[in-house]
Amino acid sequence: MNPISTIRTGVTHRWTQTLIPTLREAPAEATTPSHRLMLRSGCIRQVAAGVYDFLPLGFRVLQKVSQIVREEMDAAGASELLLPALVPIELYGGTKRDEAYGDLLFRLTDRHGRLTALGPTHEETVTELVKGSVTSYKQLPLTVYQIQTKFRDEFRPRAGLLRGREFTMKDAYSFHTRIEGDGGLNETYDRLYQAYVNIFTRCGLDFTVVEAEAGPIGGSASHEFMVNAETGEDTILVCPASSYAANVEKCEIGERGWSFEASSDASLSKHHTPNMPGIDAVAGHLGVEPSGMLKSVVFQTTDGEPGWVVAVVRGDHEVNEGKVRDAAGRSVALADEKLAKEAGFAIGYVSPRTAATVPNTLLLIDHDATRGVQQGVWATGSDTKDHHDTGFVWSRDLGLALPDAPGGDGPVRVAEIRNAQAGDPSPRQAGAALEARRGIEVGHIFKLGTIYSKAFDFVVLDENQKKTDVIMGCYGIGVSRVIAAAIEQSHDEGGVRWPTPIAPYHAVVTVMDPKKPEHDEAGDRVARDLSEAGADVLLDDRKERPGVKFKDADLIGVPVRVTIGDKALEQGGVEFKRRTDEGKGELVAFDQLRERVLAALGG
RNA sequence: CGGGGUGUAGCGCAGCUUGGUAGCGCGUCUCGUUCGGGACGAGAAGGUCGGAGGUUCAAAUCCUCUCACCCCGACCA
Repeated sequence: MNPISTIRTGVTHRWTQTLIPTLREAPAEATTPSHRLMLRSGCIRQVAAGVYDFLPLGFRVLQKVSQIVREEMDAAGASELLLPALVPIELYGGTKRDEAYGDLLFRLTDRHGRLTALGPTHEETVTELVKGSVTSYKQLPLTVYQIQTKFRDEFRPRAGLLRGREFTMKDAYSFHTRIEGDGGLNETYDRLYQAYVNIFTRCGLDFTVVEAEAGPIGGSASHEFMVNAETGEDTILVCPASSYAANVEKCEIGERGWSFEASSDASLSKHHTPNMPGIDAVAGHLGVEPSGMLKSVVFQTTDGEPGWVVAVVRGDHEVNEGKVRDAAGRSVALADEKLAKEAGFAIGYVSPRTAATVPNTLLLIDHDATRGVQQGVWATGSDTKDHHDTGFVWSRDLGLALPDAPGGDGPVRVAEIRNAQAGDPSPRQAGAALEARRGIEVGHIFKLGTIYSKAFDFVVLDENQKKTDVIMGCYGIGVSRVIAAAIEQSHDEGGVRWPTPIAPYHAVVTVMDPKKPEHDEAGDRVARDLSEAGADVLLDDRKERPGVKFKDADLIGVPVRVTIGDKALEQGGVEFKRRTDEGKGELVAFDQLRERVLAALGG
C-alpha cells in the first residue's frame, strides 16, 4: 500500500471470486450483436424493458469509460459534481419542459402527494444551482459536469444498452456572459468539442462528427458524435469529397437546377382516388412514379399572426419542418387538421393551387418540385376529397405568379424545404454526391443560449454593474451507450474484442490445471507481476477444462491472454496471445512476459 | 399508439391442432474416467406451463380477460 495515496497495486482478481456468468447461447430476445454479447459475456442482465443490471465485468467497462470521460472533461477545465436524480416537478415550472417531455418523463408521487420526476437530464437543476451561487461576471465562465444515471420512459427501448430507459450519461453545462471572445460560449464549446474527439478516440471508436439541428443562436451551433455502425438508429449524410457531414434533419443540399418550364401542355384531368393511404398507393393507382407527384404539406404559423404555409416537395421527398420555418421566416407547425379543413384545405388532397384560394397562404416550392424529373408535368391532389389530378403544369394551373429566382419574399417562393437524402448534390463540393451512413449517437454538444437562464431569471452583474443574461451550453455523452457502440464496432464470432482502454481487464491469466501446484503457483506469480506493472489482471483459476476457459476468454474479449500450462512451463515460459491473434499464440519466457504484455497493451 | 410475435427448469426449445396431469439439448450437483479450444459414463436435483377467471370428470393444451417481453412502423394526409 502506498502510504500517501490510496492507490493499491498488485491486486489480482480471481474468476472464482467474482460473478461472470457466461452463456453458451444468447437469450432469444437479444438480436443486436452488442446486446447478445453483453448478455453472453456476463456484462449485463435484463431486469425489465430497457433496464439492466451491470455485473462486475460490465461495471468495470462502465468505470473505464467514465474515467476517460472524467480525465478529458477535467483537462478541458470542467469540474465534476453530482446532482440528484429526483427533480421536483416545480423546477420545470419556468421551462414547461415537463409538458414538452410528455410521457418520456418518469413521474412519481411521494408520501405527501408531491409530484417528482426522475431526471432525464438536468438543465433545470443545474441552472437553479448555479443561479444561487453565481452573481458576478467574475465567477464566469464556469463548466460543471456529472456522470449519473438518467431516466427516460422511452417509447420503445431497444437493443440492450443502445436505447434504455435507465442509462448512464455524462452531462455538462457551461455558463458565460458572452458568446465570442475570452471566456465566451464559443471558446468553451470548441474546447469541449476537442475533448469529445479525445474521449471517443481514446475509447477506440471509429466516429463521425456531424452538424445537427442549429440552436437558437444560429450557425453550426450543434454537433452530434456518431459512431459509425450499421446497427445505428440514425442516418447521417456525408460528403465524400469534403469533410462535411450532417444528420438528415440538418443536412444542406447543394445547387440544383430548377425551372417551371413544362415539356408539354398535358391536359389536367381529375381521378377518383378514394381510401388510398399514402403517396405510393395514389401513384400506383394513377400509373405514375411517386417522384412524379407533388406532395403538398400544410403548416400553420405559430407566431401569433394567423397564416398558412403550403410546402410542396416531390412525392418521394420529405418535408423538413425546420427548413420550412427558415424559408418562411416565421415559426410554423404542422397544421391542425380540423382548422385546416375549415380554412379550405382538403387535407389529404391538397394541391399548390390552395395558395391562390386560401387567404394568407404562403407557398414554398422545393427546387426539385419545379420542373423535376417529370419535365414539369405533375400529378397532385385535387383540392377535393378523394380526388387527384394528373397533368398539372405550374405555369398554367397555379393561378399565381411564379417566382423567377429562389428565395425572395413574395407569396410564392422557391426554397430548400426538404430533407437531404443519399445521392443529393453535396453542399460543399460541386459534383460530389451525398452518401448515407448509419450511426449511433454517443455525444451531442449544443449552444443553448439564454433559454434556461431566462426561464430561471438568472442574470449576473457585468463590469458596468448592469444585469446581463447568462449564456449557456450543454454537452452530453451516453456513457453506457458508448459501451454498446464499442462492441458493435469490435467483435467477432468468438465474442467481444474490447479496445484496450475500456476493456474490463487488460489480461486474463488462464491456469490450465489449478490443481497442479506448479500451475497454481506460476499463475499467481504471473498475475501479481503483471498487475504490479499496472495491468488489470483476471486470473482464471476455475477448475474447468481448457476448452471452456479459452472460449470464455475469447467471449469476454480481454485483449491479452496468458496461458499457464505444461507445454510452456517445460520450456521455461508461458503462452502469450492477443485476442486479435489467430491460432496458437507464442512462447514467452517469464522474464520477458511483463514487457511483452505492456507492449501489446500500449500498441 | 398501430401491426406482428413470444411467454413451458438458469439458457435454447418441443409438447398445444386432436384435453388424460410435462419432455429434449445445454447448464447445475454427486461419483468415476478424462484434461491445450465448450469431454465421456452412471446417477441426482430443478417447473405455480406468465397471471386471473371460465368450460370440463380432467386444461400447458379449449374460451375470456389480463400482464410481461421482443421485433417492425409511426407528423409526410
